[in-house]
Amino acid sequence: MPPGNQKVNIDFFSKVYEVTKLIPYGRITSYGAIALFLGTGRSARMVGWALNVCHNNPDFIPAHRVVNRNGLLTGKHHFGNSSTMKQLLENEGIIIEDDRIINFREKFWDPLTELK
DNA sequence: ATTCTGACAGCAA
DNA sequence: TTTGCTGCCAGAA
Repeated sequence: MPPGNQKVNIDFFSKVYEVTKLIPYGRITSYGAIALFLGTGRSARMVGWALNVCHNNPDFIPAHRVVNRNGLLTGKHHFGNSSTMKQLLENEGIIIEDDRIINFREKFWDPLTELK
């Protein structure tokens, strides 16, 4: 196959959902990590966009386990209540202070490493 | 077809 | 260290 880029955008959203659903309980990952795993690399924004419309997917998407690389809960506003995401994460053992995950590195789950 | 936007990430000041 | 600008890809208007 040529080094050129194939059309991976067809199931891009599905892939995002798939990977997101594979995130273990009590673990978290970042948009960039998922984007990197999908091969798009620098299209981390698309991961967020995909999760933004994750309501189209009938399955439950643990989008609360996906944060930005700073461990900041940037998408908390999309969970109805701003405290929903924080509560969900805290319920899974994630320590959050000022919308930021304290034990981010400890609970980080990299699909590239874990899923390979 | 063109333009704008977005739940990001990287790099420069 | 924090702040701000730029690049990135896909979808909506």
